[in-house]
Amino acid sequence: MGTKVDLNPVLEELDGTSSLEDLERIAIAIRNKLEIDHIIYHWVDGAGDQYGCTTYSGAWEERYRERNYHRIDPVIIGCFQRFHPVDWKTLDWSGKVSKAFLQDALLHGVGNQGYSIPIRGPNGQFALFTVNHSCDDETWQEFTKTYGRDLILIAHFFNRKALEFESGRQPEQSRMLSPRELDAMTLLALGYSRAQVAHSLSISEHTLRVYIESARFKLGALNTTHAIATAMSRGLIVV
Amino acid sequence: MGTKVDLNPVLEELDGTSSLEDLERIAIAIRNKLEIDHIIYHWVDGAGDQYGCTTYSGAWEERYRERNYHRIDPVIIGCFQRFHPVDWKTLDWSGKVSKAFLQDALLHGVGNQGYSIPIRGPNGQFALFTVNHSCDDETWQEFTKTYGRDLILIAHFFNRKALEFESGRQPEQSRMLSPRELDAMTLLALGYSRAQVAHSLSISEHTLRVYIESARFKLGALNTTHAIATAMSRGLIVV
DNA sequence: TTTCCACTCCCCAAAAACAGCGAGGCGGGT
DNA sequence: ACCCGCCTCGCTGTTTTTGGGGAGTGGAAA
Repeated sequence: MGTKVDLNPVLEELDGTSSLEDLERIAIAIRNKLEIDHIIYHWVDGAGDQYGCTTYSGAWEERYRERNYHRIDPVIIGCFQRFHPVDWKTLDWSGKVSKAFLQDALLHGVGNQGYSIPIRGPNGQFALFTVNHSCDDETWQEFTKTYGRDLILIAHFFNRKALEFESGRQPEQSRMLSPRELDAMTLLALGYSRAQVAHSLSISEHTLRVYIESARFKLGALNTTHAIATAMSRGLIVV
Repeated sequence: MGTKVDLNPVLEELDGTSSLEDLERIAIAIRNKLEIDHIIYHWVDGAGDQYGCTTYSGAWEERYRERNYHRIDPVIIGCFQRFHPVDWKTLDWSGKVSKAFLQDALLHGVGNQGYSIPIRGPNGQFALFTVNHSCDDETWQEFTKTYGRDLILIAHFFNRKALEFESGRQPEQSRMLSPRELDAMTLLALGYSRAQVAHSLSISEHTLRVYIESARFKLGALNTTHAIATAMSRGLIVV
């Protein structure tokens, strides 16, 4: 962690990577180059991790998944609402569960310092790229200041590759809702009742219902609320 | 556009910027440094542009807004579904409206070459950073290859600043839903009916209703769907 | 200690959503 | 020319959700 390491070769390599194993190998290479404890890229999802590549211990990974820590992890909660990279120190660690979680993490080999970069892709995809280390605050600040921009780029490339590799599982094309359907979804998400939406769009409520139904069908949603949630998480509508 | 220009000073300056005018000034500076025709950062929204800073002619900007081009612009449509930066050549310009739009753009001083970087922030925010020029394909490919990474970083910083400036409108405190309420919201967002949610949480449906009501109240939502949408856009629940 | 808040349960009538059946016009692409 | 998707409107009936009430526990904070 002394003088600044040139990470351009890593980016070159990342750019040409075409397999998941390569990605993990590169992650470890970066960790070693930067002389830090851990480096984590993981793709977050409501249900749990979809994909990730981490240098944490297997025990911690498993525990994290088992206990559904992604729902209370202050790093995820915090990053989800921000755009900038986030130093773990600036997060909200008050609260009983947060403290317990932190304790548990430290016990499982997670370093006390962390720097996480939120990354977002199409369809509401959300991922985190994190570097983690054990050291004092000053050293860490120096580190993040030095490598901040490189880390943004690395995060970007990691996510690019992850999306490439995982693109097979979502053949669902977005942008498949018609303009009227999008209007309907948007207004519903804003809290209007069907009658109000119909009035807003100057159409009959019956017509509106057709839109909602077809949108629900297209999105594979079970009910209106689900359709709204799906549309939002796919980034089709913005509220 | 000859030898590569060092853009680090620009990034430094961007980082310290604290006003909108600075941002526009920097945009022009970058354009001049790179010796290209145009540079555009704009924030896209369901309704229209919320904020932007461009070097296009005022006439084109106005025409774009007036005609609601953001709903048919192949650059926006295309970038919205991707993560990588996009060269305009790789977009789908077939289709009658697309061609007409392109014609119109060229007539208003837009260059034939473009390179757009999609950027996404919290709450479904979506922005585009674009560089535009008039030249042949080879020159352009050279340019994008040379400056690709710098452009990603610049795009990132532009968006960071834009979010900072525009953040005033959402000072709402989050994280005020109780665990049970979050559970309820999450399951509802996944499409379960109240009966199913109640069963999942092993509580009576009546109790569940209390949660939904109190969550709705806390979020200031008009109905359940609105509550889900609000909770999602605040990042309280992830689906 | 008292006061708050989260959690649990209950009733009821009205509104909304769901699920199914129709119809016709308009525009674009094969 | 045709088909397909989008937009618009109509009807009926069942199921679910909603928005008001009220009431009691336990734990945590003030």
